[in-house]
Amino acid sequence: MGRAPCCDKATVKKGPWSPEEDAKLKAYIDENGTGGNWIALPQKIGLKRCGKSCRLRWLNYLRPNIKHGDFTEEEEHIICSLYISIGSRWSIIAAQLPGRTDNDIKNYWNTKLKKKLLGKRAPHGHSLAAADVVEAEQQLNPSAGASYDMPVPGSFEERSASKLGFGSPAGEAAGVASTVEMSSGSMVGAGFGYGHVDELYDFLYNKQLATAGAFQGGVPPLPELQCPDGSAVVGADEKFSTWMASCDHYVPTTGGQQLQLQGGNSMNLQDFVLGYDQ
DNA sequence: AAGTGGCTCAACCGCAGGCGG
DNA sequence: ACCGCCTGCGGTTGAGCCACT
Repeated sequence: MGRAPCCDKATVKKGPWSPEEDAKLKAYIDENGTGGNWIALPQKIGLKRCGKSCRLRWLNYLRPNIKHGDFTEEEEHIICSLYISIGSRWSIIAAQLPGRTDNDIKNYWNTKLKKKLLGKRAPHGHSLAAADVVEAEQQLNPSAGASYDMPVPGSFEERSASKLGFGSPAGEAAGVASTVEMSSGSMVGAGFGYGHVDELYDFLYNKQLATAGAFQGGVPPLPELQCPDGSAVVGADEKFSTWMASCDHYVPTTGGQQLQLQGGNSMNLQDFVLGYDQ
């Protein structure tokens, strides 16, 4: 026998929320809180919605202090840094970006940042990316075509999970600990058996780091932000801020050390990784 | 102006883990 | 120890929008 459904699908409304539904939900929670029971909440308010749907609507849209719209460069930097370190732990990443929801970050990553990181958009003013993509493709998979503009199979996050030991419950706890010791530099390497495009990314990333001697050491290791049980360590916010500041030493946000690219062009590492033209 | 394809993002789905009985 | 309920999370979907032809 399968799992019992969380709600009666025949009577539950699905799809976009109406302003009236939003108002009902918001008014009730503002006054009474969630009561710790999302499943019972829709009946109390008289909404024909699944409890999970109410929770999602509240967390992603109605909750106070939610930020919508464009992400700042700083936010992009944080997302990229954390994704490289811990993979698709959107809730953890969202915890570092006040006002942003995991869903927002996930969407932003999937629709924009991933494309930037995977080199869909060549950095401005040099031909390195295209040439390297062909070279990487040939080196990693000689029988494959050289097209780089392809769907991402498997997942970068599976690769991260594999590297971090997240494949099993026991490995999960160990993985959280090992996460914090992993620098961007240590991300590159072989022998983990992850997907083709992920290897391609690593190859390109490694090549860029090698091109820029100043960045040879990568960014500093991310400090421990999580306990093995997944809760935040004491002072996690402060540790993270300190780490971000130390990253700026290696990855200047403005000016500072520049990557020397083929053809004499230069740009800083963050801009290269994020694909900024300027 | 109409058709088409790509992109965005809100919402859904299913799974895993926590917790209380 | 086991079971069932609930919550939280990450992956996926699809409607609507927009740019291009």
